[in-house]
Amino acid sequence: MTASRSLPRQATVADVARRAGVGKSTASRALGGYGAVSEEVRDRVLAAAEELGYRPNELARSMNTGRSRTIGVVVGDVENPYFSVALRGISDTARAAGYDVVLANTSERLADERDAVRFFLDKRVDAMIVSPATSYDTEHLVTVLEASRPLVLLDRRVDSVDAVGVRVRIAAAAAQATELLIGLGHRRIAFVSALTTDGDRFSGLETAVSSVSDRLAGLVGALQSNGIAVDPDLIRYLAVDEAETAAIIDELLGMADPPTAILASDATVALNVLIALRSRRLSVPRDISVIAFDDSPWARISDPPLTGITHPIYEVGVTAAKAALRLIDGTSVSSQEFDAELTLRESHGRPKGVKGRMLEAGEEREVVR
Amino acid sequence: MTASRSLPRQATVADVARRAGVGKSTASRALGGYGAVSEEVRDRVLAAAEELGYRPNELARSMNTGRSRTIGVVVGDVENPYFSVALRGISDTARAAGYDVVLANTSERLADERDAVRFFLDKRVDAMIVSPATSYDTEHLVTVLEASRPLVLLDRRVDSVDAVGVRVRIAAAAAQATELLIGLGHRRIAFVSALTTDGDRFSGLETAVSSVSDRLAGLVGALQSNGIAVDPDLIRYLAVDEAETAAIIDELLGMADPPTAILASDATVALNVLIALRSRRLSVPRDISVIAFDDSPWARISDPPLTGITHPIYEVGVTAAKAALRLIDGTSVSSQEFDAELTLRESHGRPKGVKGRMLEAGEEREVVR
DNA sequence: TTGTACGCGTTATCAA
DNA sequence: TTGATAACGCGTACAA
Repeated sequence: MTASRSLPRQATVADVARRAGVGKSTASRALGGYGAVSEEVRDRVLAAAEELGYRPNELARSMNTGRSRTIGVVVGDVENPYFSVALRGISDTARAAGYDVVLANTSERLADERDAVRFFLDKRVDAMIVSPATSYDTEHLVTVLEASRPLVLLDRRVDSVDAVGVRVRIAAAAAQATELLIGLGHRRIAFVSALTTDGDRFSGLETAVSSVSDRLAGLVGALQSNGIAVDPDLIRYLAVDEAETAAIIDELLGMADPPTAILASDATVALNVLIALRSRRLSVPRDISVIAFDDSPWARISDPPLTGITHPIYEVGVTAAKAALRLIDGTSVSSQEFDAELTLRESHGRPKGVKGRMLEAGEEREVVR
Repeated sequence: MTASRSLPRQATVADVARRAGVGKSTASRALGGYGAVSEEVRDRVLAAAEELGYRPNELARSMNTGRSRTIGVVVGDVENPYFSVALRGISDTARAAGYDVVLANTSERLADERDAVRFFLDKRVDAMIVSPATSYDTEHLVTVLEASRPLVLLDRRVDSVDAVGVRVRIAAAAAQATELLIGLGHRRIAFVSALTTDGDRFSGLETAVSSVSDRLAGLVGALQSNGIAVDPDLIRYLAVDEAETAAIIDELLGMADPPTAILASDATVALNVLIALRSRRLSVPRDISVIAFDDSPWARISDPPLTGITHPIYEVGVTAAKAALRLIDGTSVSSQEFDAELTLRESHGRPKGVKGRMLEAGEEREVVR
């Protein structure tokens, strides 16, 4: 029994053919179920395959079909529920079509993204779905297109690359959320994001990530159309973790004219914002309002329940995967956008010092529409 | 410019060799950096490769090395934070070692798990990390071992399969949580799980998933050592979503002798339990206590902050990936277990009607230790 | 309907 | 150090 090291070598088509007493290609056809094979021979081949425990070598198969039945997915971080839900949508859809999903986490680092894309290309994935860390540096994405491999952009736009995108129309909802706050009397509204790509520079309102830019555009648009000045100091990035977020909150609260409301770019940021506020003994929404530009299952049982924007992320994932699959099949596909909608809960209220009783949820809804 | 359809065909080693004026194998060595190649020839080859934009075809490479530099991961659901965090750990570790991660979601369905395992085997992944949906039906896992491919069991034990496992010692923490409740005066403690594998039958305290069995073992052990009877009706499965969980909660609350505390098997179940209790206007922990056998970022800002068991899941993922990588290298590896620890927050208290003031967190901790 | 022979792009063998 | 040649396991013209 020293055979453990001498692997019993997987049976190949040749083995099956020999055993069934037919030619290699005949066996291949019978197994693949594609050519023309007589009933009797087919049975014989299948039986032989069964006996030998034959399993096709997908690697070899891929090599001369040129198709690996694999879709590469490149995202910032699966740990982020936003991505993990989208990934689930992608994975479900891909698998239903017989495709595997290869995953790469970039931590939103361009270098990692480039490596991942290159590696996936080398591995001959049939298509790639990527949520680019930046819309500025996109040579590696062009590479994908040049290799004539389908590319689907997930959740984020990239201007210079002509690829299909699946996104959420977040700007309108962001504006709606801002209008809600303005209607309640807020004038100093902060925006906190985990964005790291731009470093700490504030370049107009254009950031490297379109989904963040869109949120900002909604916010700024609503402010401007209400004649409220946009204060760059209220727009904060780099809220990557609890400590950084807490520091940002401290800075905001320490301002001469501090914000009365905070818009969190995503659910994770919102969570860290709530933690920071709580540890500073601030009550939401009495002392300060918080709205997330993202929704999360826990938003319903947080203290207070969190008002936020609900994205159909699973659907976005499904649609991205479908787009990739269609592109693989050579069908043309156009970009697609989903609507996001504001879900009212209890984390928003009138700014401190502004008179008026707390509005009921029903009334608030009227204010918004 | 009708050349868009005539793909410029990726340059191959042969192309590079020709351009550099050397033999194919020499070029291959220079590119792979393994054989013996003269300084001058190497430079020439590398330059040629650069000019042609040569990229290795990993598929072809894999085919005769037999190694695909890919690790297959099979879990129930990436959408579940527990898995997505573990996956992140796996992914980070794998990528650092130059490996890709292929993902399969089984929705805890055995059939899907079998398919995934088979498919991964066919694709010649170098190792597999799987969190099996059931410990009863494990032929497909044996297949992996028989194909002499490294297999690492994630978070769950499987008795009949001799594979390396990376797990959390959850039983002790579960017992600790139960003791905490008993110490507070609880006698009727319910257990709610999302487990579906066993259907709705209650087979002793052994379930198909070891991580659930372990939780139950901790619970039951603590009950018994305190002379408290174990009521099978208090042990519930199939809390797969909000509706099912709500139905279970209704059943529990409708009992003649309803539970005064609920142990939720994981964070998602806990969330649904909290939602159900809230919509029934029950206050936690005044009306009923809730403890999760799992922790979550939102547990700190939920209403009330949720007492639960904290697992080092990211570490579990990292360790599982390291184990897989070592097994690939032929190094022997033994199973590993991590400790889980009870994190006290505010969702537990004395049962209704039991006298005594609310204990401070510090005091509770003393009760537990 | 069946079988032969070749190609996919790479690494491995082995003689020169 | 080098290069021709043989695998790897499969699909697929093409001929029989």
